[in-house]
Formats: sequence, structure tokens, C-alpha cells
Amino acid sequence: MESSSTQLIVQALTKAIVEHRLHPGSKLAEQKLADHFGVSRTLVRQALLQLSQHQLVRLEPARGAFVSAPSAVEARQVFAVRRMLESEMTRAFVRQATPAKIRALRTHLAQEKRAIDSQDAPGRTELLGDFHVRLAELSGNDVLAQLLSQLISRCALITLMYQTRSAAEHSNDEHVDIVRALAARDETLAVRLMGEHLLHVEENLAFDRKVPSNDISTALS
Amino acid sequence: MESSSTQLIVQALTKAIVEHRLHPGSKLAEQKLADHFGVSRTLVRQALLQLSQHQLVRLEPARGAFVSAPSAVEARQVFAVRRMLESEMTRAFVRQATPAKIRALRTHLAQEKRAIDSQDAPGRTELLGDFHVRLAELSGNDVLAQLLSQLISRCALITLMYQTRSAAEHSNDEHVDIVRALAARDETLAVRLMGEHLLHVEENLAFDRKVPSNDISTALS
DNA sequence: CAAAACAAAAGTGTATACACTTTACACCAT
DNA sequence: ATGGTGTAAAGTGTATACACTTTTGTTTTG
Repeated sequence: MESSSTQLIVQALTKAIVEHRLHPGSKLAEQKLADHFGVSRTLVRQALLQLSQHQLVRLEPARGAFVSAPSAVEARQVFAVRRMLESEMTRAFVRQATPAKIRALRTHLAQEKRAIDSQDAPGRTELLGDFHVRLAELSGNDVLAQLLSQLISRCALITLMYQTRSAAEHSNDEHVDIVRALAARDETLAVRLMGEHLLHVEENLAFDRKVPSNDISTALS
Repeated sequence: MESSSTQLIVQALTKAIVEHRLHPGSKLAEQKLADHFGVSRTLVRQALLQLSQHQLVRLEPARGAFVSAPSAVEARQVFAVRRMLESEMTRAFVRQATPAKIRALRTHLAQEKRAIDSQDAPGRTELLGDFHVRLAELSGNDVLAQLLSQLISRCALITLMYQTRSAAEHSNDEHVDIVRALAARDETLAVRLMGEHLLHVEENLAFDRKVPSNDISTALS
């Protein structure tokens, strides 16, 4: 069971949603998506069902699928969970850090900086999120990594909804500080910095915006 | 979109899997399930897809769906994540505990004890897990509650695979201790007890069993 | 008799068909 | 003009059809 066509659709839609080419609230009509991807509605439905479980899409009975528009309270709850998981994840990482792992993180930081300098907004958000996913992967707990990856996709949607542009640059600086603490194997400092970092990201969200709607054929092409 | 027939199937299968009426490794043939529930394969497939995302079912391409059999390392990773989340959840609960919430927990504890006394193995495991879900719900973070609920379903599968019978009774005692600390609003103690409790549960799993296979028509009737 | 090869049965993967619901729009009444 | 009503178009929900893959059991061959 389980084809990879479905998975391709999930990935394409996830990327489009997280990069805000599909705006929160947009309708995702099954036939239109099916035409676009050159498959039947069957596979599109499977993909939408999956996305709804990742909370990137909301399904309304008999009305169809819409890109999620997380509320402010939901956003805060997601961040609260991230703080719980990521502070402990940081601790776990320090305990089994290796030079190779640190090097991998530094490479990532360089990419981040490049994306920020080049004004690439969606790329920037994606990479800033990937830093945390990378850390999870390197911390050696696959279950944690997968869980966090989903939470961060959800956060990317939130972030792009609410994040002010200036805040992104600040994030990169904090990532650098965190990696420095990790390299020094300073567990307490690293954990504290990670907690504060997530608080800062959350604080900098402006929970009072409205976003325009958009249609899917332009967004996916 | 999204019918509730599918949801009913998901719930029925979840219950059967978590209560070990369907053993890990058992094949879940679509047509047989469809016949049993009186629907078409379409809905069964939707349900299986969902269960696979909850990690209760494993999908093998072109071969079908099987009840998951989590490995020992996966089990340990799940427990590690639970410890991260639940210690912080406990902290959050203490900070907004009310007499009504404490009362709700005590009611639950009574149920647990009854289930253990009456030798009801599946009911016991379910209730022991529900204690943690209840706590999450009462802690006021819906996102956390939903996430934890999934993790605990996954744990129930693990627990019934590996848990020794005597360990269950010990769990109830520890739940009682935790609630006592919560009622006293002793944050530090409650958090510590919860962390130790989860360690104990994990320690008491015997990661070296084999389980027989089973067929679905008898298990679901 | 064992092992390989083949054929039939069962099962999964995707597309399509059709009933039913929601939405859009024109038409009528006021 | 405006508001309500009815009808057509569009869209979702479920079942079914069919191609293709895996499994199973039998026959053939060494």
C-alpha cells in the first residue's frame, strides 16, 4: 500500500503552503489539484487527508479543503510545546555532540545567513525552521525528530502569517549563539539560549493581520 | 470533506489494536475490513492511511497494511519524548490547578483501581494511559493534549507488548502520589514524580517477547 | 522427491461513476 | 431596485471497475 505519487503531492502542497504561495484560507478544490498534478481525485484526497492530519489543511464536511489559518492561541500553544521539546532536545544533543555534528550545524548557519542577505523570504523561513529540525535529527531520537518536523511545518505557516521581517535576522544571530554553546558542550547555557530563542520568536509575532486569498493554479505553477 | 464513517473505523481499529485484540504484525486486508464494517474499501483505506500516520499501522507498498510492532529502540524513543512533554505539562498543570480539576483526577484514580482489582487487562492499560491524557486536557494546551494522546496510543501498543502484569499496579500507586503533589501545588515534587513514574514504566518493560498472530474477523466481533 | 516454473486466486493502486450537497445565478415577486 | 426562490453548475462522498502485483498452490522437470 501507499504510493509515492501521493507523497509527491503532499510535499508539493506542503511546500506551497509553508512558503505562502497558497494563502491561509484558500480553497483546495480536488479536481483542480487533480488536473494540476495529472492524477485522479483519489490521490489528491489521500494527500489532503494527510495534510489535514499535519494541521496544514482544514477539512470541512461536504465543503472541501482549505489551507489552515491557525489562530493566535493555537500558535501560542504550538510554541509552548516546541519549548518543552526543544529545550530537552538541546540537552540530549549536548550529551552526544561530536565535532562532525557541530560542523554540520555550522554549515547550516552559513546557508541561513546567505538566505537572509539575499532577501529570499520563503527560503529564509524554511532554513530558520530547518535549523531546529536538523538539531532534532542529530540528537539521535527519530521519534522526536519526526514530531518536531511536523510542529515546525505548522510553525512556518504561523510564522509567515505573523512574523515581522526584522525578527528573522535576529533568529539567525541566536542560532549562532546556540551552536557556540553546543560546541562548548555547555548544557545549561545551550538549553537556556534555546528556551529564550523560542520565546523571542513567539514574542515577535504580530497576532493581528489579515491575509488575502489566492488561487491554486498560479500558486503551484 | 471527511465523513464520520471513516472516523468510526479508525476508532474501532485503534481500540482493537491498543487492546491487543489485533496482534502486532497481523495483516489488515482491506476487503475483509470493508465487509466487516459494511462499507467499501475506499473508507477502509482512508482509515488505514490515518492509522499509519498515528504509527499504529504499517503500510507496505503493494503488500498491504499490518498492525505495527514497535521495536525496542522506538519504544524507548517514544518514552523519551513523553518524559520531555509530560514533565513540563505537569508544571503547567500545577500553575493553573483548581479544586475541580483535582477532583476530576481523583475520580479517574478510583476507576483505575477498580479496573486493576477486577483483572481487566485491556481496560487497565487504557485507563492507565488515560490518566496522562486527562492531565494534558486539563493543563489547558489543546495542541499538547492531542499530541500526547497519539503518543500514548502508541505507548499502549508498546506497553501491552512488553509490560509485565505486576508493573500495572505500581503505576496506579504512582498516579496517586502525583495527584497528591498536584493537589498540594508542589510543582517541583510533582514534576519529579512524573519523571520518575515514566522512567519506572519504561524500565518495567520486558523487551524480549514474541506475540502470536491473529485474524481480524474474530478480533473485531 | 525437491526445486523451479507456471497458473489461478487474492489483494493492492488508481481511475471513474454516480448520488447527494453546496454554491452560484438568473428569474420572479414585491 | 431588492429580496427571495428555484434551477443549473460545481463539488464532495462513497462505491465500483479494472489494471497490475503479490501470493498460493499445482504441475512439471531435474
